[in-house]
Amino acid sequence: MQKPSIPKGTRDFTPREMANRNYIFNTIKEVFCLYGFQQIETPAMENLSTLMGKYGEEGDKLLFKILNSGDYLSGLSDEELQGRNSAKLTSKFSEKGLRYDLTVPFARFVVQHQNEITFPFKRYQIQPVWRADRPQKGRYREFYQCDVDVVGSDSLLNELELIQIVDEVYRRLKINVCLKINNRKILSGIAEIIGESEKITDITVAIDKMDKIGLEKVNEEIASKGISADAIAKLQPILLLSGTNLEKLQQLKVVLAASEVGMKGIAEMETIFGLCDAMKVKTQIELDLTLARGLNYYTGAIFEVKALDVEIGSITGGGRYDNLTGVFGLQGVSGVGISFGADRIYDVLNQLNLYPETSVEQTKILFVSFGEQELLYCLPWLTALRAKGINAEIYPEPTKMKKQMGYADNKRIPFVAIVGETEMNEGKVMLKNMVSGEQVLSTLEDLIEQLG
RNA sequence: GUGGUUGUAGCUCAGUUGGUUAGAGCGUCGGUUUGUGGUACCGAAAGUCGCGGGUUCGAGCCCCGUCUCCCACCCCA
Repeated sequence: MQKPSIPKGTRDFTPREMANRNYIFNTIKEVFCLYGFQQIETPAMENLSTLMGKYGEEGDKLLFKILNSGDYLSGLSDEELQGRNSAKLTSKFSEKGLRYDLTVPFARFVVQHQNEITFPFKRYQIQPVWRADRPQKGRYREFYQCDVDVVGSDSLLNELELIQIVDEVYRRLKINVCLKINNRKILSGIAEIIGESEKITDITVAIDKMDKIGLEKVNEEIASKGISADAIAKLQPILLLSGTNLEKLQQLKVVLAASEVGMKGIAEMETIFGLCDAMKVKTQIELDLTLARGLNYYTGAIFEVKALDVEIGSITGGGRYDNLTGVFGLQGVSGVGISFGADRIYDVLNQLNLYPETSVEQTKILFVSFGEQELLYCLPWLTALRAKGINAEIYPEPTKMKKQMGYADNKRIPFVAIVGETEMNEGKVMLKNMVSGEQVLSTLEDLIEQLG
């Protein structure tokens, strides 16, 4: 028989790995809750009409599409099949797809539930998303995103709080990070000043590659998109900005003086930097004009977080979108949000081995016994310990000690309660510390005190 | 979507110019030990050598195809 396997780009997680992953999810959740965000969930699959066209041309190709139930070819004529036009045929036999991110389904959710929602609406969502990408380092076809968004508020305090959340989450996870920040309005201003407003997407995609391919290649790429030499010349001082964040903004003010939208972006950034400063945000924050982010729905601040000690893509990203719900028919709702890439954070933590010694989920005590009588004797003890919130289990068969102790050892259970005739006669158990090897004849109260 | 790379036991890997019955370590299970795990010693189970075809008296090894893993590009978390 063929060995069973799982699809490309997906992973299984063992109990030990899940304990580590839950540590990440729990940490992120706790911080989200501290800031008043509430959890929602949406279905794994959405109608393709909801998903298509929201992620650009590339994004549409990366959507996993779900075949219609039943005879999905029944509605198709032979001519249509002969035409072999995949794009056209797909819409005929697939009307659902797996979600590509959490933001677009969230926008759909907001529009659909607009009359039940009190604005500003602060929600968080931790669920897997799927992309038909080719897997490689730090890239999976199924991965978890942890999204926090606020919709229905234009205030830049929301941007501040998201930055504080990033600050707090990575402080708790002990990952050193750099928060890169930019503003779509500044990018628009730049396009306006050099007279290529309609080419803004091409320009941002190109300058996003500054780090990777360097100034010269970026200029080549911009030129190849049909942008004039004159405009490229005007772009140069902007690509070469230097100094502190505020110094960069001062230089930009000179260049962008004639652009209303550009100046607005600069003002926003000044406010955000000022707030971060006042609130003593510790994470290193860097204004990075090469940060563009491919998603075209952003309209204001853009964020991206990179781990400093591990070579991996960005581990968190997000930004302000003024009209995400507009495509679903609800105008004038502004939102801002970020997404923590749980699977990349997991990879970072694995590489740096930053997990806490003990997991809250782990069993604290295992009861082992020598016979059927002893098994029954243990049951009330287990109930009592569990009532106190202590994770306790019993080895369900009175087999050899070696086997039972080995079980405790393998599960890294720190305490074992050994029960035989002697202990039963005294109404106690032999409590063994698996690390030190010490053992003490103990009462129930002793156990609760030791483990509680 | 483009290019490169990998595939032998549950895991990590050996395997001679093509030659009998494909090996090791770790892990698993059992025993040494019927009141004690993590150490030690002994033993066992476990492989269609990714899959399909070809060359050959003979293929884990050579050839073709295919799938897969990983990596880079594109794009992204």
